[in-house]
Amino acid sequence: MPDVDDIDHRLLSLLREDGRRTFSEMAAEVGLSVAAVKRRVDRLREIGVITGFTVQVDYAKLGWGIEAFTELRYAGTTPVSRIVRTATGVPEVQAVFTIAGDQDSLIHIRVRDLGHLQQVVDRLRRTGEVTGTKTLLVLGSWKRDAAGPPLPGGV
Amino acid sequence: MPDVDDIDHRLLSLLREDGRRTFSEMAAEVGLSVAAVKRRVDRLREIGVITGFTVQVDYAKLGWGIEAFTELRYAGTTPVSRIVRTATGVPEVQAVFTIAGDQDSLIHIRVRDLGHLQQVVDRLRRTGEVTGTKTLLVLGSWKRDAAGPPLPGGV
DNA sequence: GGTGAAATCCTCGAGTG
DNA sequence: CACTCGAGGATTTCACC
Repeated sequence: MPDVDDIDHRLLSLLREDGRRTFSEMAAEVGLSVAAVKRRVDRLREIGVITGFTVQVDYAKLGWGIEAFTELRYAGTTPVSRIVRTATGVPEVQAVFTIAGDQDSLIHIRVRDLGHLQQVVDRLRRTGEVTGTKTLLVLGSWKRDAAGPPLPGGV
Repeated sequence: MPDVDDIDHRLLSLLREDGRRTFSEMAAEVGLSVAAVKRRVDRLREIGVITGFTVQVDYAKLGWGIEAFTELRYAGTTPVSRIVRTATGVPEVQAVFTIAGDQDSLIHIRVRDLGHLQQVVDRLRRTGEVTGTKTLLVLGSWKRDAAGPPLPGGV
C-alpha cells in the first residue's frame, strides 16, 4: 500500500472535480509551491494511484441516449478471460464487470435507441456460451463528482 | 441535437484517452491551428457535450479494494427522487442508476473490505422503503478507454 | 519542499477566405 | 462563420538550493 497523505488526497479530490486544473491553482489550494504539487501528481501517476485523465461526455447529446446494464450468465466451463474478450469486442460495451456468485458478468452498454439495444443484447447472447441474460434499462443516473472514497484520514 | 462533426469526435476521442492533452498536441493530430482547437473544445463545453474533466484513480491502491453493485427494490409508492436522495447520502455510493421495470435502482458502491460492504448494504436497506436487495460483488472489471460511442460518422 | 529561469502553452485580438 | 496568425501573459518543467 503506497503512502498517500492528506495533501495527496486533497489533490486527487481537486482533480476529480476538474481534471484540467492548473498546478498553480492546486498549489494555492493546498498551500504548497507549484513545483511541489507537480512532483506529487507525477508521483501519484508513477505509483499507479492516478491511472489517467479523461473528459466527461454527455453521450445523450451525441445521439447515444440509451444506457443499460445486462447481466450475463455463462456455462460453468467458460473461463473468465473468454467472457471479457467476447464482450469487449462489441463497440457498444462500455464496461465489463465479472461478478462473484453464478460466474456472471455485468455489462454496461450505451446505444442509440431501443432497437439498437436489442441488437447488442442479441449479439452478446450469441457470443460464447451464454445461458441467460437480464437487461436493466437505465432511466436516470447520478454520479458522485468530487472527493468520493478518499475521505480525510484515508488509506 | 447539436452539430458535432468528425473533427469534434476526434477531439473527444483524444481527450478520452488523455484529458490533459495540450491543445497544441491535438491541433497537430487533427490538422488545425491551436486556436481553432481551443474554440472547438470551448464550444463543446458550452453546448454541454463536454460536461467536465476528471482524473482516473486506482481506488484499490488507496485501500478501497472492494467494488459492488447492489440492486434495490422499493415499495411501489416510493418516488424516484427519494430513491436517489437516500442513496446519494451514503458516501460509499459512487453512482445511482434508476432502472425501468420493477421501480428498481442499481447502485455502484466502493468500500474498503467485505465488512464495510455489509455495513453499507445494511444502511441502504434501512433507508427508505426498501423491500429487497441483491448485491453483486465485482471480481474484476474492464473499461473502454478511448473512442467509445462516437464512431466515425457519429450523430 | 522552495526558487528561479527557460521552454512551452494558453488566450484573445485582428485579419483572411 | 470558421480558420490562421501573432503577441502577451500564464503555465509547465527542470536543475539546483
